[in-house]
Amino acid sequence: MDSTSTNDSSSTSDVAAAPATLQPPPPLQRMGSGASAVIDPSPLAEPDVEAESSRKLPSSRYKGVVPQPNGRWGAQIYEKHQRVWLGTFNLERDAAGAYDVAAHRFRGRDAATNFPPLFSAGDGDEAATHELGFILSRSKAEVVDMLRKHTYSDELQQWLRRSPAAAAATSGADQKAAREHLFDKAVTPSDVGKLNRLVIPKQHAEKHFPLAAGGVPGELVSFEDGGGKVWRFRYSYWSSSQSYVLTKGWSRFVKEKGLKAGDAVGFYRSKGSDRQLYIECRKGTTAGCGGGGFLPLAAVDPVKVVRLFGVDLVKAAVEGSALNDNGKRRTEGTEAAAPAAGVGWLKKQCIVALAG
DNA sequence: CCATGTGTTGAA
DNA sequence: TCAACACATGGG
Repeated sequence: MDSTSTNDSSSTSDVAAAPATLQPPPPLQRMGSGASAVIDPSPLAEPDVEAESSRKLPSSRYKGVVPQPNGRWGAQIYEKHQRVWLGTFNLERDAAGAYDVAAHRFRGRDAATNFPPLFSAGDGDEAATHELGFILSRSKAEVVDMLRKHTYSDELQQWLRRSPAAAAATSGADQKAAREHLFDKAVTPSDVGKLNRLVIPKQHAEKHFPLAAGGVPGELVSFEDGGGKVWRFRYSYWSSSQSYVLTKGWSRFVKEKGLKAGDAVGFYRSKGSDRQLYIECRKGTTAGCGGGGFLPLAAVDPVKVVRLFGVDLVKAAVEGSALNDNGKRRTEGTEAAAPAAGVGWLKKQCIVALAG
């Protein structure tokens, strides 16, 4: 695949974007702009210093995207004075999309991105908010790994399939009525220590978590976190200390969430008939919880269309699943002419380069 | 050999 | 923070 020859086949994962209707892609500039530019000289005009294999690499118009010597594109994001490499991509916009994903994971929903408003896609596009939920449900390292391996869109789809509730949970502030807040507790050093237990203030325990009347030794209680993950804790009463505690399973939660003394855990319960319990943690001031911050929960609703920065992933997945076994992975935005734009742009660049 | 991704620097 | 640029280097 010498630089340009890569027509269709390749197609790495894409995080493409082609919000043809909504957000017009960043304006191209290159030679089109000024028009006044003397470009397009006759054949014998001065030779364009940048032949195809020239030195000067074309800089990307996308944030976080850098050209690679081989004509491909790299994506990177900076954090704490250090670069985090997000991988290389055939298509410039794939790299741009990768950056966007990382930006959301590293800097939150308000991060400046290349393509979409993603989150704010209120009504029509809940898929975008679902995607944000997915991103936040993974650690930075996991997100980076998925991007580098070009498995992001696959993982996203899988996640959306098994966690529709979680996905819906990220819908936004419109349905917080779906659950009621029970109480919060600032965890103590011992709550996050090696004791593997969380003491639940008696007052709240007796009000919201009455132990089974029968006096079952220790019942297992399920809680769902902001990422849609279900946690089962053993809930019991320790007569020795006359306290209610969550034991088995608790240390795992502490570890995964990176919970530290002083952080708070909040408990909620669905207002619906399911009375599902929820748990989420909140950091004092530092980064968010390992499993994503707190997310308002909403009613479960089926995921019909899954779009990733403008590309219909579900459809793409179905159409591309056939060739998902060999080396190549991911699919291209088959259907619409979404990819056309990007590819066309790429070709144009090559043509321009060769023309000189 | 070559694509990748790091070292590094200057600009913003 | 960010990207341009050089190039070490490790996988094939």
